[in-house]
Amino acid sequence: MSEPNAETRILHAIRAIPRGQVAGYGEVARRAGLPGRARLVARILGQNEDPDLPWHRVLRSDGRIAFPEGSRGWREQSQRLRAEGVRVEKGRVRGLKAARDLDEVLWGPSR
DNA sequence: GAAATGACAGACC
DNA sequence: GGGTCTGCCATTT
Repeated sequence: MSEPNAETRILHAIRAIPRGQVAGYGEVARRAGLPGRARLVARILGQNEDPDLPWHRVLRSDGRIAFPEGSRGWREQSQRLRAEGVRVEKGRVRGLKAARDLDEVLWGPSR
């Protein structure tokens, strides 16, 4: 019981994202202690069934939604982000860079 | 057991 | 800003 499973840690990292904030897959994976497992994060999100999981706050490193533009998930995610005050333009999300800056302040400079 | 697939990331042009 | 290529990891066929 040294440490929880990777899936648990990833889910925890995602749930730790503050409202109105966004994070990239690699970012989440790194925070979960699994650098390079961005793909694992994506798989977890695709298999997750937790309605309380802020999956819509997870974006690609480019700051773009991981879904194809016009897709159901794409629309839902963009709408949810907008509802949280996140600026979304054609699948492009503004604030990821700024969020990164705040990241070190909010989550802790220990990195 | 190898090849293909996927809600990815970083480097390069 | 945008397109291409490679690397990585886990699951599925």
